[in-house]
Amino acid sequence: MTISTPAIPAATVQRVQTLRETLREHNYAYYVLDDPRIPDSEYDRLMRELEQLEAQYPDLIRADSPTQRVGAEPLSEFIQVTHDVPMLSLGNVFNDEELTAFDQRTRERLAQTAAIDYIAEPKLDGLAVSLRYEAGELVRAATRGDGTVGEDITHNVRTISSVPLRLRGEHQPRLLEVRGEVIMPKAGFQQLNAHARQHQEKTFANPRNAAAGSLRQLDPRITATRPLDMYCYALGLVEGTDLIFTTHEQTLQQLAAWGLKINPEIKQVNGVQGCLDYYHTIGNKRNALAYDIDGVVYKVNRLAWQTDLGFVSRAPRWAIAHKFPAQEELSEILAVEFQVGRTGALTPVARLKPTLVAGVIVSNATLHNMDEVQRKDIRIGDTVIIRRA
DNA sequence: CCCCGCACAATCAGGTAAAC
DNA sequence: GTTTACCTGATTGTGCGGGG
Repeated sequence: MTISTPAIPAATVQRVQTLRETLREHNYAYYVLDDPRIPDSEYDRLMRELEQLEAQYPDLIRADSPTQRVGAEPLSEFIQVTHDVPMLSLGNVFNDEELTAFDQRTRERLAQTAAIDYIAEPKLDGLAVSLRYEAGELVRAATRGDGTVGEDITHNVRTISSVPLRLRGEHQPRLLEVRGEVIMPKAGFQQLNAHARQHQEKTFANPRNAAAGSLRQLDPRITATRPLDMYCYALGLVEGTDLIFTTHEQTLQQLAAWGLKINPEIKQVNGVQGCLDYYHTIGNKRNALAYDIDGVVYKVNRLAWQTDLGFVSRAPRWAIAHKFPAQEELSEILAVEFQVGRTGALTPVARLKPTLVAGVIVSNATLHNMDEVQRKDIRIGDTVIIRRA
């Protein structure tokens, strides 16, 4: 048997390689650094040239080529993946006192009387996603799921321009698992909904749900049209590197050096006062940010201390989310109905005048948590305050 | 010995997409 | 059109352990 392979001119191989490197650099500058270096038209021209060469010589196509972000065919189903390191959630605090108590507990456990350093970052309102790089190449992306088992959404995450298909820089590990948040910027969300309205299609309720829906598409060609972005904020697993990490700050800098997008608002702060200053600074900036956030997160900077503190249930003891106050709107009780649960339990539910609160239309509220005295005061037609984070 | 805070499991709400 | 599954976040009850 003979295998005939079309001869590929050495100059073409070289040109393809150069094009890929150039496109990767411009893609990185544009989407990760938000600092475009060339006009869009020039980028498009280089991309078209690469596409033509790859069409002419399919043997040259590689999965990490800049042309290969959208796969050819939709998936038939989502595959479940087990996370090597569980993806946890975070504890919450809602005011200065609770934050002070968290800091107190933390320092007591560490036997530290002096103020400790935290890394403070905006808490992005999106979906937690885990990326897996093997030998520098993106091989898998998965949703958080229940923290242990999530869904394989590699085909969709590959379409997010700020997610590198190949790592950059030195000291690349054999295996890297990195966590971050996929979000839809506010401007992109508005455009998407404006477009949907023009075509009499249904609109999304808020950017977070739009991002979640976009990542749950079986067809990556649809996801590719959605304005998604991803910021990385933590290391899940790293193997096969000579680097030693001692602080979270250092970890983030290394992730940035590998070409992953890190949120520019992330700062190191000292003690409770530093956390509170940061909280107020970000709170004032909130509307000006390109994306929705629902608070800030503080993480103990020293990794050895993180290890000492360990975990409780599904949350680390070395990090806490500081939530922004709930937003409030007025609504009206239209009716109260009984809901029959699976076990036969009856739950009273208030039907409310649909009201937009914090990006969600609330039309039902459970009354199971009210005592008898409170229930006696409920009347159809009552005006009520809906409070939502 | 009781109270309180904390950890933890379970359930629910609201939203989305896929499968039937 | 209905059902199912999934994501995130809030809220509940329960059990445990430390401090008064």
